[in-house]
Amino acid sequence: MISLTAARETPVYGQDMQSRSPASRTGRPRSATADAAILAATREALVELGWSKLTLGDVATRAGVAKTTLYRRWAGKNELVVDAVAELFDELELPDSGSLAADIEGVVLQFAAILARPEAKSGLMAVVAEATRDDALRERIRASVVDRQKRLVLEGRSRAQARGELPPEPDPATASRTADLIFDMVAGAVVHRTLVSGKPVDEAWVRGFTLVLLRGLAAEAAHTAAG
Amino acid sequence: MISLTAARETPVYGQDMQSRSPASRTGRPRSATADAAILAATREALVELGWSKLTLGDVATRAGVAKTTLYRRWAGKNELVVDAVAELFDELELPDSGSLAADIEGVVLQFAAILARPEAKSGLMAVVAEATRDDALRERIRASVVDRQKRLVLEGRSRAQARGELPPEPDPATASRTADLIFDMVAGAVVHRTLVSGKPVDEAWVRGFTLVLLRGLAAEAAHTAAG
DNA sequence: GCGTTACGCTACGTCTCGTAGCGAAAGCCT
DNA sequence: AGGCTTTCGCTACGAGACGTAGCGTAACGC
Repeated sequence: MISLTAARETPVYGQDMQSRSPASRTGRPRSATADAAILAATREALVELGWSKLTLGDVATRAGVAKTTLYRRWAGKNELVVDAVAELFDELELPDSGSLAADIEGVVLQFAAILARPEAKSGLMAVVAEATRDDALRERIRASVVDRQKRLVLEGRSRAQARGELPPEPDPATASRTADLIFDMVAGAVVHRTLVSGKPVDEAWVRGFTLVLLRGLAAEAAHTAAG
Repeated sequence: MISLTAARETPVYGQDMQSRSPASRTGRPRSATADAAILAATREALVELGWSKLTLGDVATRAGVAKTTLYRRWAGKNELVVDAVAELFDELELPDSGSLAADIEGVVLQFAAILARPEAKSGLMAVVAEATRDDALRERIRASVVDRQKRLVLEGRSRAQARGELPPEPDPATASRTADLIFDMVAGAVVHRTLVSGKPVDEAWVRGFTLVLLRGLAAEAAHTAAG
């Protein structure tokens, strides 16, 4: 009965925060208030202490719960911080501003505003660094943070195509590839500007960035159509 | 005599790895072999353990030095890893391939190759995350990693301008701004592709990226010149 | 009310941290 | 050669965080 086949008996969330409801609906339910308090306390601790000095015991105290409760719900610091930071991206929306350039600028400014907050900066990059050695963690980040951003790119492109600002994609394969490319360029540039260069993503920068990206995409599309 | 005015008496490197030679040239010199062994051991530990599980005691053992020796030279984990990872970027060079597109593709592939190594992935992003709350660390990263990349951007642009592939900049202010923009776009896209999307920076991706970036820059330049 | 599950609390062994103190080694200088 | 200065290896230490176990109690469904 040594933990060989079942190395993960602990009822930790994993990726299924809610999907465990059908399995167990008897007994005392978990406090939803505690969840919210813990995640809020985690963000608060991230702001005050940063990633490296954040301890789970401190988070538990701030949230007003026992340390053991925290360990019953999350496997460790990584998973907890991912969930805490992911909530920040709930507010992301694609503004329907009528032109592709304005759409891009709007999304970039929103993304930059979230990333400028200290709890997002220190938390997000730390878990991304940890995710280089933890596939499950990478998947968790992808599902709760990255995909939410990516949907905006896809929706913005389809709108632009409907308006005739971008040509329709010839085949699904290249459509997916260019979507990935755009996504990496947009998110990558904003992250690098904010975290590595350490300079603000102000309107002047966004205008310049959008200009280069948009003209590059339009020119490439024209080239692809012509060639 | 409490450490109030002199909170940092320890002869730690700070940013001046070598500049302390004029101050003290008497007594037993520091072993240069130990430096190399420690940095190599740090990279080795990064590969095997990753950032979070890397301990300075373990690094000291791997390097064959005492733990105290390590603390006499580096202030902590952050500074040590920055120096260890920075050495990886020594090999960065700008290939003179004759065309701007080829230059960009060459640099991007080199950068991606370094970033694909596990010790660079987990180490670099972790210290960048820590640097969001530590200005001295950010400056250390900038000096030993970022500036080395940025020089390639500047040199590549000036070569392209000499070849007539890019128009000369009207004034130094916009020249600096566009250089920053290009740098954030190039480095950001590669980092995001590698670490967040988790997909390889292969030649197909690089070609597509270079195409968009180059046409965007050329179009913007034409627009700026025309308008 | 009864079974089941979550909760708060305490206590514990383990690990890492960063520092202090010592004697010995390795250089420069006269 | 001898002395001076700094580094090195080693040991030991208190402090703090980790992650877990065990217990009694609280909250829900049937």
